[in-house]
Amino acid sequence: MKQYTETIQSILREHKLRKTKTRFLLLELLLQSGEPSSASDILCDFLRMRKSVNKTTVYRELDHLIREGIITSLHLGDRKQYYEIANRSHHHHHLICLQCKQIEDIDVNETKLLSEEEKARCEKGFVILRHSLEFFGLCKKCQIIESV
Amino acid sequence: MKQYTETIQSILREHKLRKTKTRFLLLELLLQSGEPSSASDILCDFLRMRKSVNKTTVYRELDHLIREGIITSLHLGDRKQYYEIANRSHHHHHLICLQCKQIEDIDVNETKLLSEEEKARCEKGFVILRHSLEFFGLCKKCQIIESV
DNA sequence: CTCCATGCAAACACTTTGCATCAAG
DNA sequence: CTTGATGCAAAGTGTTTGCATGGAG
Repeated sequence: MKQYTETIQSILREHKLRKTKTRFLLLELLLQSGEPSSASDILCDFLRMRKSVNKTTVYRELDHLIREGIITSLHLGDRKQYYEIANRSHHHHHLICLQCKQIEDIDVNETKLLSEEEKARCEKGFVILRHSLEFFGLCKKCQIIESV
Repeated sequence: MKQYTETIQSILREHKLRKTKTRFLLLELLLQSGEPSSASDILCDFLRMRKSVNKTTVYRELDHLIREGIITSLHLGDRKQYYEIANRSHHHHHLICLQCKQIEDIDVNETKLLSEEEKARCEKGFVILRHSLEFFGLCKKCQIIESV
């Protein structure tokens, strides 16, 4: 986990942000986590790490990091918001297992989507700023369980 | 609004559902509405129509209609669930204006998405059951307001 | 008469706000 | 010292549950 210290410090420097406990832990967690985390995931992780961080502070900090463009939020079909490190160079989508809730990233060739966005602009006058594309299904493990 | 009576009755017949006030009003509303409605949209509409329908009943009925496959629910990036009449023959997606929250339907050529789903199956072992694709941006009207 | 549908109050899950206090730079 | 960060309690929003009653077929 400690391998992210450098990265975090450069992010903080770049964005002229104070180095606070919550901010540091939050970035560490999101950098380290392979999949998008919800606020409750994050809170649980902190609890597990015996780090006392207040719920309100976490929400406020997540908000802050979004406004800075350091992280992005997404919705995965349940009631929660999920957060992940924004990676401007690499926009990806997700596979969500409806059974075990596991999330995997997937790269999608976006040319088709871009042409759809162009179509929306021409036909409907909409300018598209972003899109969300998520796939729901069953992961390998849960397919086996289902078929038993 | 009354032009949907026939349609609703055939739906109820087909699914062997009792004809109740809430069910009828709900279907009427969703058939008539051009865009997906949230529970609060629906509740407001009923209020405006001076129809007293209980919140709990609406949620329960929406749930019921989903289980029957008559409507589907979707998420549009806020905390709410949205509902629309299920149209098995015609799967479509949405354009959402980030400013005025207006929602428009858009037809997307799905071949590209199907091949992505196939890729997910091969590479990740995921079987995709459904996907969600929504576009967020600014409608014609809000672009003008923004640029002022 | 039998289920399913309904209304109401309360609970629940997730998120936000107000306010007083604290700590980074 | 100044501004932004924090903790706590409470409120807000969307949804669900339990339970007693009502109404369609």
